[in-house]
Amino acid sequence: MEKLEDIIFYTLERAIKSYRQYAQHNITAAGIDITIDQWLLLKAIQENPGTPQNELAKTVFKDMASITRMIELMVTKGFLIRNINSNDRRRSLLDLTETGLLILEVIQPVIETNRNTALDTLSKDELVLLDDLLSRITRNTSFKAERSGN
Amino acid sequence: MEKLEDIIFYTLERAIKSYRQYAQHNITAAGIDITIDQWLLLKAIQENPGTPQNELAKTVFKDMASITRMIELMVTKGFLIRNINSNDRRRSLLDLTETGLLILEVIQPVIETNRNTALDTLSKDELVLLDDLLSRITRNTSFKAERSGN
DNA sequence: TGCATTTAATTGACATATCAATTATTATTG
DNA sequence: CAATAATAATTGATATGTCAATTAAATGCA
Repeated sequence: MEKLEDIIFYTLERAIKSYRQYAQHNITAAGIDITIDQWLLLKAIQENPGTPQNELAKTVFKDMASITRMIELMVTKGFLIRNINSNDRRRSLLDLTETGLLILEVIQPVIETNRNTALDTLSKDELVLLDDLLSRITRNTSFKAERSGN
Repeated sequence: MEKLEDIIFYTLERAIKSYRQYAQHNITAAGIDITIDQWLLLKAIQENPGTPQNELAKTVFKDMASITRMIELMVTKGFLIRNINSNDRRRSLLDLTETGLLILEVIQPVIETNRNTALDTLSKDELVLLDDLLSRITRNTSFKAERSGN
């Protein structure tokens, strides 16, 4: 815990946790009853209609078990409707309800404000660089030809 | 989900998740029965003897409830011993067991290899920059004079 | 000293992460 | 076509994250 190389992952964890807390706080304060993770999944479903859950899992960097439970929750909350895909009865067909669509609308400005605040003072160039550095870490730590599921 | 500003937090999440999975995989593969979170907390206890749990929570970016449960677990696992601080009976006194110390020793090379792999091709300058960018995000999203606990 | 306040830690409830096992359905192939 | 393999999703178990409520002890103050 002395040299920079040793703490860069703490800095990473700290940044993401700080952002998440901040963002969630503002969402809740705006009277919107949704978690950031639920929002992300809901948005992914909206943007990729008909996508099976295993694809959604990859899109939002989660595993299938989490997706199943989150969808369940959002069906209960009235954000989603789940039907069975008649072409492949193993799959489900997910659609946003009116409520789900409305939530996405009202949350959008909050999300944008959160991002702008979080990234305030970071220039376009710096964002490009940050994206590149993080992507390299991802590449360096991605499992290749292993049967490890992900 | 189009512009860079919109996806930087996905890149962030992806990097941290990728690293965590990779690191945990290697630890488990080395036959070491500890999670990354437990390791971090164990190390924090070792490096800050006598520190109360609320301080530990800040150090490892977690909340007190998580710390309580993780300590409980590590006591059960035989990594830690918990005693009551006689100066202030609300606090506990945490000490690593022989097993706890041994774990930290055997895990150290694995941790270092993980970091080196993850940060491969990132120069010293880039690490400094990454640290700076992430710290700025943290600053931008840190709650100031609010009574929000953290 | 006595009571209210603060503080440290725990506990409960629920959301999410991860892994393993299971179920239902579809695809393969002998 | 029947047995087997592969795939999509669910479920169970356990770890962690977050918030709220509670407990126990210490502190402040009248």
